[in-house]
Amino acid sequence: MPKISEAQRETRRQHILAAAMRCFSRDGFHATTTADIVRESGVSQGALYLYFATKDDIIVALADDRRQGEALINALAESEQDPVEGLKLLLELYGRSLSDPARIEQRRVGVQGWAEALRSPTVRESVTANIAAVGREIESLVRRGQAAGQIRSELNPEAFARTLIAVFQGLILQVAWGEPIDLEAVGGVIHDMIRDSLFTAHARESHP
Amino acid sequence: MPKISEAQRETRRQHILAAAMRCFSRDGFHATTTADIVRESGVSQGALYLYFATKDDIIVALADDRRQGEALINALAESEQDPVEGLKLLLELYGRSLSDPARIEQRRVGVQGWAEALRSPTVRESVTANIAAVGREIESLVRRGQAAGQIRSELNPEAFARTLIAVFQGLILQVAWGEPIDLEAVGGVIHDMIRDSLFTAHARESHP
Amino acid sequence: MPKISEAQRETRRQHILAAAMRCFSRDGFHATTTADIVRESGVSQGALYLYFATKDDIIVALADDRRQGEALINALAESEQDPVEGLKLLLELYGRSLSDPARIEQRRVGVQGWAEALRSPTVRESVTANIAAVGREIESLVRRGQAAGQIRSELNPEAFARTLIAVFQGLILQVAWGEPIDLEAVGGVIHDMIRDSLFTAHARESHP
Amino acid sequence: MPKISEAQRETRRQHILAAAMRCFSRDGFHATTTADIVRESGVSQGALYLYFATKDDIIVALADDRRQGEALINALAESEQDPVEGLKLLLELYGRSLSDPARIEQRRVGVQGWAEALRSPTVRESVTANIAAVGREIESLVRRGQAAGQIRSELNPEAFARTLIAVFQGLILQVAWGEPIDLEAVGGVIHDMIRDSLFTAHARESHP
DNA sequence: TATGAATGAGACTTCATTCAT
DNA sequence: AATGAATGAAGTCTCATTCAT
Repeated sequence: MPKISEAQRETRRQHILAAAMRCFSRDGFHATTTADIVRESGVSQGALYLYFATKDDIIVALADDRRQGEALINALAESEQDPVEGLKLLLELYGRSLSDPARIEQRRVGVQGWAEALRSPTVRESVTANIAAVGREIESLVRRGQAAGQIRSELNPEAFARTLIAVFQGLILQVAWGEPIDLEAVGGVIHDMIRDSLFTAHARESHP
Repeated sequence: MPKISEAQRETRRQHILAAAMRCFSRDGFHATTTADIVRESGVSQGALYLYFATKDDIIVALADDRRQGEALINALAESEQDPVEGLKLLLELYGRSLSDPARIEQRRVGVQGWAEALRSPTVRESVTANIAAVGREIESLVRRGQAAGQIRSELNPEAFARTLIAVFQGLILQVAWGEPIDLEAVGGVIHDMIRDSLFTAHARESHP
Repeated sequence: MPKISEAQRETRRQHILAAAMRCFSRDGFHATTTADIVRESGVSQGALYLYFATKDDIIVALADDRRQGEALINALAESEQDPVEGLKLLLELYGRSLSDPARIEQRRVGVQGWAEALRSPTVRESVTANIAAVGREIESLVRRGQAAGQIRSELNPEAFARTLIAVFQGLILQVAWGEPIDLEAVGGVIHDMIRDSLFTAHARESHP
Repeated sequence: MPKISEAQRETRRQHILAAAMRCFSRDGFHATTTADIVRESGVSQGALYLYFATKDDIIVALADDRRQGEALINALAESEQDPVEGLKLLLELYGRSLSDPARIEQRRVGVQGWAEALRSPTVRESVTANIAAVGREIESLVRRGQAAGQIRSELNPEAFARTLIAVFQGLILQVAWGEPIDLEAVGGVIHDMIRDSLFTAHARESHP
């Protein structure tokens, strides 16, 4: 029988996760020790293991939380009636989050999760599931646009989605590194690229 | 004099680096132990430290070696007389390297280097110097194209370069994860996007 | 709360120190490994580092503990009303400790600390602070004796203190080596030397 | 058949010993690596082992060299016809060497040898043989003085010798530490002490 | 439930010594 | 004789996890 309420338990869990996020953002997953998290969160060494079975569990939990956060964005996009407007909104929201100072830690930890996903199947699943969801979202919007005749039919929705996601992944990386990016200008370039790609009908050249 | 020749020394160094690369690719930097590298390379524990002062040094050396590799590609692109052809070649070479099975390890280790660059100034410098070089290359080609009237003058060369790099970074990531990507189709999308972005003159909408 | 009590902690710390002392006495600081101390004390490898941050810390702690021990003797001497009696007591107590079989380890480790003090500023401070305290004690007694007219005024208190300390240092060394010393006889010589030095008024020859 | 002359060999050996001395003086025996000695002496790693079978051998060789140095002093003292003058000369020579800046290294290494002598029988033999020789020298002078009626017969020659040696050992230690000693004043105190001890006839009190 | 002291495997690195050249 | 690259055992310290209280 649990001696603390489910709500209390969840609050404390989130508290630990937030502390872990700060640590991971600062030092990376591997250079962060459980002692660091304990110090940062104020819980006891033992308590940590009442909420997470292992250190890796914390990593996975953070990846899962991120998924929930982005699911929100997707939901927003989906809610739009007009698929082209939906895509625009998606772009705008992601673009905004790129420059959001409140998400510095999230971006840094995200990049670390990418590396971690190469090794840990659990992390990989969590991370790629997230991205796959965004991808499906974009594909779906493109398909709806194509069905409505708004988007040119030659466009490969899946490839388009992957490309769009790739751009944002690259930008997240560069922003996380603190590179001096003119996000406004980059946003313009992307905007143009996408609009042309979506709407301009032109003879495709063969490409290698 | 029994002193080893410079060539022999370099050969052995590369041998160790190759072994380290295999280990890092498989397990990541932190989960790879010096014992792993010793086992994989066949040298002795002590010999490792005749060639690298520290485990981190090996990481940096790998990043530096990668830089040299990519410098080669850039040189190729620069050699083209026509800047637009140069850009195309650059795209093609990078695109090809994306699907090159011989570079699986390089991509995986590259992603890990991205995460590492968030923490280690040394690694960061090595990694971003590499990318900055590619960026300058692209910018230069764009500027030459603009000067020659081949590329529309409204395009922000720097933002364009960043965006292009971002796409490739994202794709490297996805490929490294083993995502099922239709690189052919993605290449087509990118090709179109870029061509339009470079050449299509159109009224820019304001964007947020 | 399962936190260990301060007393328990101190007990355990002393237990480790005692074990370390036995090891250091036997093998010296550098030839003693942390594994040796672990074996001798029975605590775990990790526990060692719950009580001491580093192996060097153990050395310093031992030096500090010794200081406290000798401070006791000094206090005793100081408590004497008659400074000459105080000096006698000091001599007697130190002399007795020289032949105390229970202090074999202390003497051996002490000598090793002397060597260590040449290199480590921390150890040097700890060791010389100890000796400086004894020196001040002796000087003070001499000065009080001179003020009271008991000790001849030509005697340089500081030089006398240094000399007296030097004798004991040399004897500690010889005893530590297990040299066959007739401490009784040596005590007699010192006793005579000191008494004469303190009381005999005679024309000082010039000396080189 | 040796390919270098015996003289060359000895020269090189001494060269290595001098380098080792500088290293040991600076860092102590254990913190000095053979690589340090190689660097300081300029010989090759392998060459070191052509002259000394092991690192400990170098330590012992240094201790032995010291013995020869001090044997010189003793010979000097022995040469004196008058034993009292001999003792005075001995004191003077030792006192002078105490403040000789050229012997800083010797003193520091000497102290380290004391500690080493606690562990290594070989080093102990070398070090104590040296001191025993000095002791015998002093005893012999005292005995000759007693036989000639110059020195009071109650004096225990052996205990006197040990005490005198102890004083110098302690002073060597203090000087090696860089303590601010007024050697002139200390010399005065010792001079007085010894003279009184040697010549003053007085009723011995019982001492504890 | 909660604590935090304890554990011990294992990581990185050093270094005295050897040996092929 | 001489070189210096190579060896590998061993050292110090860390840290994820457990467990008595």
